Amino acid sequence: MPRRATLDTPTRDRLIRAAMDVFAQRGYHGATVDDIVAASDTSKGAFYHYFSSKQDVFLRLLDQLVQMVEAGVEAAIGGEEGALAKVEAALRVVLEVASEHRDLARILLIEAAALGPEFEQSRLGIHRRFAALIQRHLDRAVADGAIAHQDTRIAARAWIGAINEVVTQQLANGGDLMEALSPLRAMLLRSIGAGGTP
Amino acid sequence: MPRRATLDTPTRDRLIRAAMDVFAQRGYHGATVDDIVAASDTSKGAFYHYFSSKQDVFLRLLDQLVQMVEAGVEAAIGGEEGALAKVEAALRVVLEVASEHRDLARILLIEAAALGPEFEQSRLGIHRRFAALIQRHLDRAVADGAIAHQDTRIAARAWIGAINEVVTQQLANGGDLMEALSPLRAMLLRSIGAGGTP
DNA sequence: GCCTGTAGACCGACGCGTCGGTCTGTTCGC
DNA sequence: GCGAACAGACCGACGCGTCGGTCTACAGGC
Repeated sequence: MPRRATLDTPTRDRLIRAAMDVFAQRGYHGATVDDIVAASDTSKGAFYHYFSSKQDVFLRLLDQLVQMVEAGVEAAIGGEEGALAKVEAALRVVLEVASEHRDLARILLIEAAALGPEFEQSRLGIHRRFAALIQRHLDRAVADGAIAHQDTRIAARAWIGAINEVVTQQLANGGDLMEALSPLRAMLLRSIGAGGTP
Repeated sequence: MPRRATLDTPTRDRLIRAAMDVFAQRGYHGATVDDIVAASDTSKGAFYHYFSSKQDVFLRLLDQLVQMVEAGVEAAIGGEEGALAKVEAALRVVLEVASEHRDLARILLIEAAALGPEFEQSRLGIHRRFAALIQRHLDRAVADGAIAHQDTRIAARAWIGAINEVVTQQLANGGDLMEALSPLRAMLLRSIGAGGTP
C-alpha cells in the first residue's frame, strides 16, 4: 500500500540519477550507498537488486556519460564540412556540455580520476577514448593537407588535458565557460599549426 | 637494547618517506595509517605524535613535493636568458623530474586529484600555483615582444593541463617521457604563437 | 658518581563509528 | 500462490584515532 507507481520511471533510473547527483556532490569515496538510496527515495534492497556493488553503479554511470558526450560530439561533427570545422564543432560541444552539466563534468573529469589505482584503468580508458576520437580527426586534417604532418597522438592527449584543466578551473572559479572558449580554441588550433586560417 | 639508532634519521622523516611510498602505491583512500606505520617501521603512536591525521600527512607531503618541483623549475629558469628559453627550460625540468620520480609524479598529478571535494581546494591551489608560475613568464615573453598579446591566464592553464595529461598517460603506459618532450614542446610553443623560433 | 624526578618521544592494543553488503520479509502482477 | 521487485533491519569488517603506558635523556640534589 505505501509504495506506488515507479513503473513509468523505473527504479533503476532513479537510482542512477541519484548516484549521479551524489557522486558529483561528494565524490566517489565520500558518497555512501545509503546516500544514494536516500536521494533516490528507494531502498537498499532496490539498489542491490539492480547493481552488484557501489563500484558497479559508478562504472555504469561513467560509461553512460561517456556515451552521451561521444554521441553529442559525433553528431556535431557530422554536421560540419572540413576537418578543421569538425574539430572546432567538437570543441564547442564539449565546452557547452560541460557548461550546462557541471556535475556531469565533475564526475567525468575529476571524480573518475579520484578512485585510486584500482580504477586507474577505466579512467585512462575514458581519456584514451576521447583522445582517439580527437586523434582520428586530426589525422584526417593532416591527410587533407589542412595541417602539417605531426605527432597527433601526443597532440590529442595534450588537447584533452588542456580542455580538462581549463574547464575544471573555470568550473571551480564559477567563471563562464563559453568565455574561455575563444582563447582556448585559438590556442588549440595554433598548437597544431592551424592558427591563421587558410 | 632492542631499539637502536634512528637518531640521524628522525622518526618524522621516516614517516613522511613511508607515506610517500604508500600513497604512491595505493592512493590516498587505499592507503591506511597502519600501512604507513608498517612501512616506516615506527608506530601508530609516533605517527599521531607528528601528525594530527592521515589528511595532515598527505597535505604536508603534497606541499613538500610542490616546493621541490617549484624550486627545481626556478633554478632552471634562472640559468637561462630570454623568456622563451626560460619556458623551455622549465618544461624540460618538469618532464625530467616526472620521469625520474614517477611515484612522486603520481601523487602530485593523480592522487592529488583523487580526493573528492574536501581536498579540491588544495588540488586547485597546486595547479594554480604552477599556472601562476607559467603565466608570469608568458607575460614577460609578451612584454619582451617575443610572442603576441594574448590571454596568458588561459594559456597557462591549458599548458598545465596538457603537460599533466601527457605525462600521466605516458607514465601509465610505461612510455619514455623524454620521448614526448619534443612534440609536446613544439605544440606548446606553437600554441602561444612562438613556433618557428628566431 | 648516584639516585630521583620530570619531560617528552614513542608504543600498540583497543574502542567505536562507519559503511558496504546481506537476509528476511512483504507486496503485487500474473 | 509463485516469483520478481522491492523494503529496511541488521551484520561484520575495517580503519581512524585514542589512551594508558614505557623508555630514554637529562637536570639537579646529595
